[in-house]
Amino acid sequence: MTISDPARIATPAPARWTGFLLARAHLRAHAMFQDALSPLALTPKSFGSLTVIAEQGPLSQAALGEMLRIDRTTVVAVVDELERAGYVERGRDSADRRVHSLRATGAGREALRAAERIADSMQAELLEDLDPDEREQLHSLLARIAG
Amino acid sequence: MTISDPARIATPAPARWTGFLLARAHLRAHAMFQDALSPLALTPKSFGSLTVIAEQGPLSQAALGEMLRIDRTTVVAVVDELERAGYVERGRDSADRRVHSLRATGAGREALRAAERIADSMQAELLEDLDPDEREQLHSLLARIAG
DNA sequence: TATTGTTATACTCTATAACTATA
DNA sequence: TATAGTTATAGAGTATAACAATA
Repeated sequence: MTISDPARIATPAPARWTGFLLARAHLRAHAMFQDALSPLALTPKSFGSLTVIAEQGPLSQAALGEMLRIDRTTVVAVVDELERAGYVERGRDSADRRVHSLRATGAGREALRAAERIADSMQAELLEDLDPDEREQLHSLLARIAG
Repeated sequence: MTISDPARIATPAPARWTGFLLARAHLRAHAMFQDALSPLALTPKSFGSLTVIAEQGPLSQAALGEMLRIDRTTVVAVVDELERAGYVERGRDSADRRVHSLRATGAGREALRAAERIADSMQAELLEDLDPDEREQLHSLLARIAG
């Protein structure tokens, strides 16, 4: 076997480290979701933001950022994007006029439903080798180390 | 409860989606490893590269890139970094003179041992809430969805 | 013609600093 | 003084295209 033999390429990466397994699984999931959601003008990040705004809105940009661990300057860009697509509106909070109170529009809720259907089928593909118990175990374990 | 009430901030992100859980867990693990390895002039990526080179070297840059799913132009930068630190050497493959055959130096193997000790304690912190069976389950499940 | 490695370049993502308007 | 949001800017990280050397 020479150095450049293709047989060596299949050898798995350092599987002892949780971090590498997480990086690989995340890389794959992210690429799948990004491709699948692009027709709706959504990225994984803006999809997550739209989900939170639709389910928990109205809420401030600061609250959104803390929930999704997104820096407030990045939140501005994400909300700009969602607003440009017509999925989210920036309102004013009557109690605190500094705050932009975010809420999903009708089109935003429609896009979200479509995105969820796509995401469900992506997730089915991602988890195709796992039975329902294993899927639940994976979610539970990930939630416990997510911090 | 007002829009900007801090109590809302603790609410978890869309936990139904594997991708979000993976993103969170990966974000945390990456930050922990990056901080912990920086005194050794290693990043998570160069640590992974050094691991592969030490365990499977000598090997070509192309093989390293395919194993770690790193683009070949990025491999150049990572190997530059490891070579500058004195951890890796670029040799020539006598059978194919296009190939750079990578191997770890003595200093590289020493740094790798030190990095592994640090990574082990980071991993213990990352997985502190999981018992040994659960840690093994998590690794097994992640490996099966990593693609 | 195809592949290995390299460089130059551009693009995405994210964070830092400085600002405004409000509190 | 502190916070919400904004802008400008800079820094990672990564990918694309074009090239030289070799197969």
